[in-house]
Amino acid sequence: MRLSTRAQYAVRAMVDLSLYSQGRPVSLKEISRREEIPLNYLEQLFFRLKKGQIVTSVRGPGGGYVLAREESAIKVGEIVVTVEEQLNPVACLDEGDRSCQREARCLTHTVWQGLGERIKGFLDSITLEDLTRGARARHADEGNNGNGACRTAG
Amino acid sequence: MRLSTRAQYAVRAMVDLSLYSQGRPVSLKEISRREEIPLNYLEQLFFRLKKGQIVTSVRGPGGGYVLAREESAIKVGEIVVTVEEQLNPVACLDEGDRSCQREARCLTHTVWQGLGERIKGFLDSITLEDLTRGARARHADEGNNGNGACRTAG
DNA sequence: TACATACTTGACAATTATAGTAAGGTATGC
DNA sequence: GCATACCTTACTATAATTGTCAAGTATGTA
Ligand code: FES
Ligand code: FES
Repeated sequence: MRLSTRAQYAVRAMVDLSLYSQGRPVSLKEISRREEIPLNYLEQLFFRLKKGQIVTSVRGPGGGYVLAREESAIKVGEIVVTVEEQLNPVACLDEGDRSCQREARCLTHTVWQGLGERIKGFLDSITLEDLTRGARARHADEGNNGNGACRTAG
Repeated sequence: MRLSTRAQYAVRAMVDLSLYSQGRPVSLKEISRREEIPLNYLEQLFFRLKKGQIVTSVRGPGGGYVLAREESAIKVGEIVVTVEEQLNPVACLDEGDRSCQREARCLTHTVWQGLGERIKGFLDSITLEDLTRGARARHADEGNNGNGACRTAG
């Protein structure tokens, strides 16, 4: 029952972007440095995030990425789904998968269904704003020394 | 965010055992046939389930496995944890793992922590009894034709 | 006692998914 | 026209998962 590190990286990178972008584009190089995530790997992530319309890119020198919407409109669940493709705990909940046509007789199906809903519901109840709020407050308190971000490995 | 099929098999097998055992031991061969799970694989699962004290074994001819406790005292979460070892969505929540010592500064940590609690909480809120109750009722209605069990692939 | 049943246990192969690397291309501002 | 930084595909190494094999041990029954 593990979330891929890809998804963890994506959320961390998005929080970082959200925290350090004040309207201006943030380069992946920066995020890579701060979050200690390989640049090439970040590129892959943001390729997906862009396709998922969570971020917008600005090419050329001085370019980078910007949130496609405001912080409060971007849910953690969205980010995870975008980079993971699937959030369902079991295969038979996947759309387009015909391996599970006997749901009516399956006693365990409802368990996984309920679990999937809980997971999605929880992750969708949290926005980037929720995550950056605390750091911003701290940041303001400490007089702009710019060290409130998450740089850990988890 | 996938549950291993091992865990899915384990839950299905336990539901099957719970449903067909009326105090008497149920052989893995039977379960294997009904649930279409490879016998050798079941053996591995039940090795773990026995270590986890969720089932008890009876050796020799006519032997098999019996629930170690009553249905209502066996939670789905327990079964999953027993065969999976870990239910945490991210590594930094694991005990004994020292890779995550900067939690205080990590903005995403609380998300995964909350998620883990939800998952565990939900799976622990469901017992084997909850899952077999419906099938038993149907079984009784249909006059003991013994076909109420889950035989699906999911 | 002999035998069949069925649990016990460890080792191992095949497959798949993940994490990470590499490399070359494209757009754009200065 | 050059440096920056995004864009995209391909590939590899590693790990986990799934499933198989095989050789045991215990025990009830004939
Ligand atoms: S049929 Fe979907 S879980 Fe069994
Ligand atoms: S430190 Fe645990 S999730 Fe970041």
